[in-house]
Amino acid sequence: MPRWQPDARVRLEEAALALYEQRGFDETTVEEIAQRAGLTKRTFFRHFADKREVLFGGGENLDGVLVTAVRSAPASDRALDAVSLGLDALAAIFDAQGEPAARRFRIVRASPELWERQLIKFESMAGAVARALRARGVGDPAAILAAESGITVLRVASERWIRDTRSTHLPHLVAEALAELRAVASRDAGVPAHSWVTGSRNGADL
Amino acid sequence: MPRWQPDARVRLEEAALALYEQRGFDETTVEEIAQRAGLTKRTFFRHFADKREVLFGGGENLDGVLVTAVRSAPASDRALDAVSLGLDALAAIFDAQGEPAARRFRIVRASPELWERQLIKFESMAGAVARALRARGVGDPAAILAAESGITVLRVASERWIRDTRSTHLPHLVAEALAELRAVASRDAGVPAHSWVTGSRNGADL
DNA sequence: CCCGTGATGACACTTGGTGCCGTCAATATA
DNA sequence: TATATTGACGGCACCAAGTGTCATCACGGG
Repeated sequence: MPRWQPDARVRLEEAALALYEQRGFDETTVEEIAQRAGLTKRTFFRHFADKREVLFGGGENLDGVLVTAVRSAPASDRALDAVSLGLDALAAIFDAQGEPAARRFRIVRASPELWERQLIKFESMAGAVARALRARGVGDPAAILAAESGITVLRVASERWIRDTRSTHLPHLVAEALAELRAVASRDAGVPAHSWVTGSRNGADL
Repeated sequence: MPRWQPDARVRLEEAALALYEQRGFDETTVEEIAQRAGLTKRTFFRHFADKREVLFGGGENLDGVLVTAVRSAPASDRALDAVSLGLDALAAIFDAQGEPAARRFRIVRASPELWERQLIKFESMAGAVARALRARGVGDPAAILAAESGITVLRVASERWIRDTRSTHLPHLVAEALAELRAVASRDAGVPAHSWVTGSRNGADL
């Protein structure tokens, strides 16, 4: 007969998710989470570095998904095109998870502390993408800007997605946001195609 | 004869800055900061909401600077042009402060916890800019994307700036980064001006 | 049958942060 | 001049997030 029930980690995750959703992150004690999972505070901190991390255990290798997608992009793709492939891959994963992913995202958005953690995660993703771009020969300011912009696109799209996961789909929202970004950043968007030559280019991309 | 020395807040800020720089944020105790300032822990928390906030008291109204600059942009300016004016205003302020501003920024970058706080601040700036853009009639995905991209530009430029505040100037770095962003985001950059019509425009900006 | 190993509990301890009350100079008011 | 009020601080108790350390005990291998 086992001394303890198995899946302690999963039980802790479920307990935390439920409590954070019910009473909010701040109003929930680690003691309560552990108790609900039939464990102790000390055991909680053996499985998760801190109170927030219990919500971020799932997306361990999101950076990896992005990086492989960027790496496998055709060489003819320019920086933002390669990033776009990474975003598609990630968006497909979240979209497949459906409501659970959106639910977690909503909880995170509801608490400033959790949102801080999420911003750090985005930051790490952008860093990974930037490194992947540099490996493709993209210059340094361009690589960071393309990576950060891509993550911004993902964030904006996600924000819309969690408002309605049924009738909208994340990959589509991502594509839309990316098009919007291109329109915003190009000087001649909205007018009949000026065919400007920017002149001040310093050719650091691709 | 005054019961306490004046400028308690300033003394706390200076003590914190020095200690964070010397021994790092995590290895510094609020108790130590207070002691160095000739005060108590309790008094520290009367002046600052938490241990991090002591470094962010200076930049109270940066959002305001951005917003007024965006608001005063000529009506003919498109979204990112208006944002660019805001970035110029902010960059000028930081550049005028010189080394002290860069020093604070370096301390913040050295500690994950402080960096989290900084990301939240960036987030709030982007939100303020987005609202200002909407007030100019910019549509919603475009407003957020232009605002976030602008803040990204500021971040990238700042990152370079703090590596050498003497020979480089922040406004110039900001302008450079913004040009780079436009190049990265436009499809036809790098090639002789294709004069593409994007077709999938949904005209939500300006 | 014994022996490590690994997951857990138990407990003390540090630190960030808050509530509450007392203290006392400065200022206002009678 | 006498008294009330205010405001900034100290002191203390307290809670919650983490951490270090040791004991416990089922399990698997020899």
